[in-house]
Amino acid sequence: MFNKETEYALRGLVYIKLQNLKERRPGTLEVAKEIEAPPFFTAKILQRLVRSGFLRSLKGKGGGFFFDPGKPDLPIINLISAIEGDRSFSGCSFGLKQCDSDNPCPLHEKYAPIKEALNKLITEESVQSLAEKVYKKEFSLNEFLK
Amino acid sequence: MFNKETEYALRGLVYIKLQNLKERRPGTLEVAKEIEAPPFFTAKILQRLVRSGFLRSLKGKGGGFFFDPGKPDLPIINLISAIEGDRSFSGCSFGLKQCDSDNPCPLHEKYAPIKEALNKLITEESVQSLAEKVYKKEFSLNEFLK
DNA sequence: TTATTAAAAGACAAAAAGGTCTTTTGGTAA
DNA sequence: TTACCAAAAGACCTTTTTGTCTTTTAATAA
Ligand code: FES
Ligand code: FES
Repeated sequence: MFNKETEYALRGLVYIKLQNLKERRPGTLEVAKEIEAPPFFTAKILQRLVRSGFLRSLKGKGGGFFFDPGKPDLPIINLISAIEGDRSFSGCSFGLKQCDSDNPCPLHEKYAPIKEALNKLITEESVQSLAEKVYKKEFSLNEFLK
Repeated sequence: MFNKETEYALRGLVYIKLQNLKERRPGTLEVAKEIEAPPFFTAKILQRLVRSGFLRSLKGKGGGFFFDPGKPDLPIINLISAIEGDRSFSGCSFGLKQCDSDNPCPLHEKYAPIKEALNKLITEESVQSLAEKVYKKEFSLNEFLK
């Protein structure tokens, strides 16, 4: 569905937010371990997210990653776009230059509604909303991870 | 959505089927040109499809690619599985080891129905059904291709 | 039976994705 | 003010994906 970097970023940010809710600021090693991602790669990804302004960090003792409390929620469509580019769910499944109901590919009729649902999903859900769900124990963050 | 190889295979096979309907057997160069894919890469992909048994070919003058008239339709899920492996639309969007309603990730609730729709789509549609749609001029094969 | 045609086979290579590691920088706390 | 800690930066590497090209094999037609 998503590529590895997006997947790790998503899981990592949800984990960080979850810890922030508990007044904690996890570091790279902790995040990597909890989301079962490669530690160095996780570090690199988190660094990029800080540079992109999605996340904040503190160096030194007691340091780690955290969300700016003043910022609004981060819809995952923004995250996906930043990492994978705007290819998101705008393109034609068949490879036409653009997905256009006026010049539809043979998959369009059935694919367009699905694409719309996907776009709705990633627009509506945010890192924070996902973390909330995990916090309420309704959903799992890392059980049976790949 | 799909990777390049799958995309070219899909478009290529639909084009070939379309030409077969017109009693023609296109060759690699023609297919590549019509679906706007790299010629050598297209040739390699078609060769693989022949080896996989999805397609047939004839060498020499008047040669080219064609579908075995005796064979049943080819659902595109089979094509996708053969090229990309079974990763298809079985996995968890969040990266959990498996998508399981008993241990759902925070995206599951909204993503599962979408996944189901995708699986329905690729199971129901076949190379032949897609070619039919193009044949009836209802849908476009290569207008505005990437 | 030979020339021609077109696919098959497979080596090679560029680009992108995924991942590792070392060094530097900037904080914290004793 | 020193020792330590943890993120930042960036070089480097591996694997996968995407793509190119040459040589060989097989079919057809003259
Ligand atoms: S035109 Fe192909 S999916 Fe819309
Ligand atoms: S468990 Fe994640 S999509 Fe189903």
